[in-house]
Amino acid sequence: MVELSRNIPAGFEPPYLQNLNPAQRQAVETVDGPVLVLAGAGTGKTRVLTTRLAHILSTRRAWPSQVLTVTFTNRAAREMRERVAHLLGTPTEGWWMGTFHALAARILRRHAELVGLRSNFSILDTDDQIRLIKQLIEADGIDSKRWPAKVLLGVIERWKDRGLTPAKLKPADAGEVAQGRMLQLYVAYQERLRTLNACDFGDLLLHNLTIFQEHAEVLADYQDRFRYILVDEYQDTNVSQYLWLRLLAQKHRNLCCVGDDDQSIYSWRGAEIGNILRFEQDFPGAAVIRLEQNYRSTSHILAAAGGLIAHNQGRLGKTLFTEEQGGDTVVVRTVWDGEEEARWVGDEIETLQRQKVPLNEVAVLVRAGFQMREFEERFLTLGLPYRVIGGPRFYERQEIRDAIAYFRVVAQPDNDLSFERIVNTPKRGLGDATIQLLYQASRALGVPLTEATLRLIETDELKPKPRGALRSLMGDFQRWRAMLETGSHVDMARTLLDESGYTAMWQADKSPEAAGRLDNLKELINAMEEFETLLAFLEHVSLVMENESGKTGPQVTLMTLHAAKGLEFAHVFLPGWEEGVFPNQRALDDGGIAALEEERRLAYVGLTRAKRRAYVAAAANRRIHGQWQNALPSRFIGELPDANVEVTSGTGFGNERFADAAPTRLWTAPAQSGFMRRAPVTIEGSGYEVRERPRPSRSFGIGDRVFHQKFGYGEVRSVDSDKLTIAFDHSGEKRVMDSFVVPAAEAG
DNA sequence: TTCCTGTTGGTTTTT
DNA sequence: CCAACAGGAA
Repeated sequence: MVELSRNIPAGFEPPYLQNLNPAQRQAVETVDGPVLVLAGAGTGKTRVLTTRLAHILSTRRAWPSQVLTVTFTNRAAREMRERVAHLLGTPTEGWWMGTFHALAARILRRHAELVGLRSNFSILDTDDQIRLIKQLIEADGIDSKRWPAKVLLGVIERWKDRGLTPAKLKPADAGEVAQGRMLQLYVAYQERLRTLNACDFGDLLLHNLTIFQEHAEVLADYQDRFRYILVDEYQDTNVSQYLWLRLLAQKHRNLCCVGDDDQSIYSWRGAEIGNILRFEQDFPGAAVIRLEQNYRSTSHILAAAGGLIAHNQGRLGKTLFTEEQGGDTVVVRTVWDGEEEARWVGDEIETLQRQKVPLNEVAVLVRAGFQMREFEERFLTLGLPYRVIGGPRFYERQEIRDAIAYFRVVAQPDNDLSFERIVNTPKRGLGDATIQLLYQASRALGVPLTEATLRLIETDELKPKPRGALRSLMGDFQRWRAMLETGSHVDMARTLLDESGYTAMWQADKSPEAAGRLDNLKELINAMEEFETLLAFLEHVSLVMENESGKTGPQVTLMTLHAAKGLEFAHVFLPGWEEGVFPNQRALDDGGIAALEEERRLAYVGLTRAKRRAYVAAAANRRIHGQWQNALPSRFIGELPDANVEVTSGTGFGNERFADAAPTRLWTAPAQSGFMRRAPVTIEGSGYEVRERPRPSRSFGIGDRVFHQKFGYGEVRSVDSDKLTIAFDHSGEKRVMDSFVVPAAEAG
């Protein structure tokens, strides 16, 4: 432990510096000026960050209040706090250490009025955002079929990720999106947020930028304050986060960013890998330090991952090494179909279990959620305990959001979105017509919905039934508010859920999840106890509340590759390494070579999660969207160096190394490969060309007798370009692709 | 207003 | 195949 007050005499080596390797040590001790630490997977980056912070503080270069430490996830922030507290033996409360969003929110609360908000503004969740956009789409007469709210919200979010306020955009920037009215929509959205005294996640950063740009004195204050800035996972920053850091670091220029360009996998969420690639240009004179000694994986795993990632062009370049030689080669297994894949994984895990490997050291990492079902089913039949990471987060669950919405209306009566959410939940016989009326009144009077409702129930505008329901609801809210004055917010919350009929609603629900929902509500109430006030709790919920499953017995972890970043397991299974699945065809279609490289980074992340063994699998056949498709092994399999893999084969697959096939071989799909349906993509310079599968030249007409592998004989009922509706003799009517059937005469 | 049925489309989601 | 949603009937 290090004492903050200790003066370190020259030549004295503080204990926290011992046990660092030379690169780590350099990263810790290069405190002044811009520093980029390129930290490969498993090279001790968190250790470097925490030690560096400890070093800055214990050498008295800055007070804790003068250091800004930024992470992406709450998990990382918490881990950092814990480790620093442990290292220094000091509590870290009040330090500027947290996620980009939490820190930006903290700053924004202090200066909210500068962007037209009050300091108690609320932070919208995705669901609120969608509902808000839907209202605007409807008001604007935009075709909501062609332009779904989710898509348009995505456009706004990407703009915000890039630091673009409406003022910085021209109508043409959105092209044809939303019938050319995208920018208008953005303006309306921001206006609406302001009247709601609310902002979304993107705004937390964006409003910070606006404040810094328009109020030099505010910016100067923070620039003075933050003598040292430490940033984790820099490869995942978006443009607005980059701008935020750059502004804050401008005065002291002591910005240290830690990251790994090879693990940048969130570009689709606005992360800008260019931030890390351009660091040296952005911050001239920057020191670049590479952490390349890996303490996690065996040499085979590292070499396999290294060989794979070497196929990427746009990278800064690192070569990981380990002192731990030997270990097992990466197992590549080709299997017949998804079921066999799950069976194989299950069997291997049982073997590990017999070898006394604890199950929480085992993970199955998939590219996409739909791949999980097969494994769950298999684990269930085997009785293998497992957990799925990445379902809806705790505060995203319907019942939690409903409850929170109730609390919000109590605490912030002008929160229209929350009010709208619960006004008819549980059902109170208030439909669209009534809600519309409330909105009309609210707009006409220029007051929030609750206020408008209060006034409307005194008139005859409403039919008696809705009027009575609303009157009683408003009375309830007044009573709950009064409770908050006199009693604890926890008691109020309990009473509210009870009296509103919300608990009763789920008790009456006979669906299997209802019981879990009631448990979640109890958990929510428990969580409230740790907060002094309802408002403090609400802030916690919107920014940091996490999915605590509670029970942590030894279980296999099942999750997406994205969710696995930053984690490690002794044994890692990587199923579904097939062209189309991984790399994902859709990503390739709309992202080209850049997307392919990101998919490859994802594969790299997957492999480097493994400490002892990595198992890759590819299935020749897979049922996707109910259709059987056959697939080729992922090109990533071919990119693993021969020396570090061992290919085995299950039933129905030859033992050949698909990897060795020429590119054309990889790309010449058997007649029925379904992965090639989308528009052709040419990946420049790679020699790869994805061709549309040649259509069978025959066409079918209504009344034709046909044969289908799976459904047997049938008669064509209708034709819709390449899709046929066929009345099968034994399977009923189905829609199938024309390429999956042959004329009945040719069958057999 | 609610409930049911047919249609549609289905990658990843740190905050 | 199956979940989400829109649009029509009770």
